[in-house]
Amino acid sequence: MYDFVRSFFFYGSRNHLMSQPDTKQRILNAGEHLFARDGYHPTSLRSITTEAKVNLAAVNYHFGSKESLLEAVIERRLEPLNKIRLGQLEALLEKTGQAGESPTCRDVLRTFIEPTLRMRIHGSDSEDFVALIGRILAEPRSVAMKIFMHHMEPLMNRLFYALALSLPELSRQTLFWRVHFAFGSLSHIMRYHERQAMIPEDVNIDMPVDDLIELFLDFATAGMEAS
Amino acid sequence: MYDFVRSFFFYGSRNHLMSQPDTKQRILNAGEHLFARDGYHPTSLRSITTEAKVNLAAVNYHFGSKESLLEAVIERRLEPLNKIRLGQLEALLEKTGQAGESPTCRDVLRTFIEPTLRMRIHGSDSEDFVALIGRILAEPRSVAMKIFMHHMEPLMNRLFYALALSLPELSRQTLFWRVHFAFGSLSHIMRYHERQAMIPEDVNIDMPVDDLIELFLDFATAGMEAS
DNA sequence: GTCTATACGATGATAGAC
DNA sequence: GTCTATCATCGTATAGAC
Repeated sequence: MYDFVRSFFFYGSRNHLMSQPDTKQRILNAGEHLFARDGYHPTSLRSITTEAKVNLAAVNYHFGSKESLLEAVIERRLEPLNKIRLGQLEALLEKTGQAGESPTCRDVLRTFIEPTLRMRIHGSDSEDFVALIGRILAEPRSVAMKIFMHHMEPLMNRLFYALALSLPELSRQTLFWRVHFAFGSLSHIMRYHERQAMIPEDVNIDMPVDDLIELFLDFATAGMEAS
Repeated sequence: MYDFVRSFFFYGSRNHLMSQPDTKQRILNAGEHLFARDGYHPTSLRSITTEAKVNLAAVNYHFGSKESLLEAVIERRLEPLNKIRLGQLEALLEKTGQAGESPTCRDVLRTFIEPTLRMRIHGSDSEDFVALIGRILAEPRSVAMKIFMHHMEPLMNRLFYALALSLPELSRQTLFWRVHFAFGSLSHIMRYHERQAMIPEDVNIDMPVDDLIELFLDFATAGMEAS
């Protein structure tokens, strides 16, 4: 009887088109969550498949390997995010270019930072992703880093170009290092969005994301523009 | 013959005092090197004991566990470093206090940053340690982080106090966040001291440490003092 | 094509005999 | 101190059910 009901709903005429439609997404979600929380290496495929409520072999079937799963987790959100960041940057360059002006450093940084930190809003789908990228940025020579940089290169080149426009008096060398410093800060706050050691009790770590963005832009812009 | 010579030098009258005098140090050095290069989790005890040319069980014998080895690796260099940093900070506070002045933000930051980055000099003993700490700072909720923060707390409190003195117009909240940003930058450059992706070829990554310190202080001070 | 159960070989950290 | 045994857990591979 139960088998009949099950068959009716899940093995009906549309079965060949829809079987277990969300298995891949469930694995991606669990992987994103656990990689972000515990790091790539300490996370086992078994913990991922348990959380996703799928069979252990499903990861290998759908993604090929643990490493390829990580790649898929990164790509799923990084591609759309970079589209947004690049779109805002090009729009800024277009607008200021038509007016015969250079963009301000703050506006250039904003096109990168604002879409990134907005993903971090508590309870959103992409909350974990931000922490994961923060971790990846802190692992030199890792596979994750290679995957990430591969997707970032076009945007980074364009960002560097725009920053050079906004800060024409800086040498290429100095500009590079300051971008490096600013990215260090950003990756740091991408990771630390919950209370932990080093954060005094009277400091509001759950600051509204809009306030945090301005606070960070104050710091980063001043650092970039230092004489 | 060789055995006799060996016995004479290594198994002589002082043997009961000096047996295998450098086993612990060799393990500490190998652990520091591999933890810094590959990260804590991907590094196996076998790879450490192989590099140190000691038996696999020696780690457990001398340190108790892999985790306790990490703790020993951290403590060996962090304690002397913090002594230096705290000493310089107290000297600065003493000097400015006697003159009835507040220390400058740049001078306060310098007491922290300069001894840290000087450890990073290529070829020095403590080169790996800096990269290791950079990695640890990027792992929220890790054991390593707990160990590290335990040793940092007194110095951090004092540093925060000195920074508040140097920037009296900032709210506690803003000051905290800016310190957070600056530490993010610092941990980032602690990790990245070799050429890798994201670094253009015409940028000199092997900048003399004195220049890097000033470059970083320019950025961090401007960011901290932003209006 | 999708999913499950199970097995494999490698490697992890540790404990106990010597 | 060393050597070896042990046992858990890892990522991956495969055979077969649906």
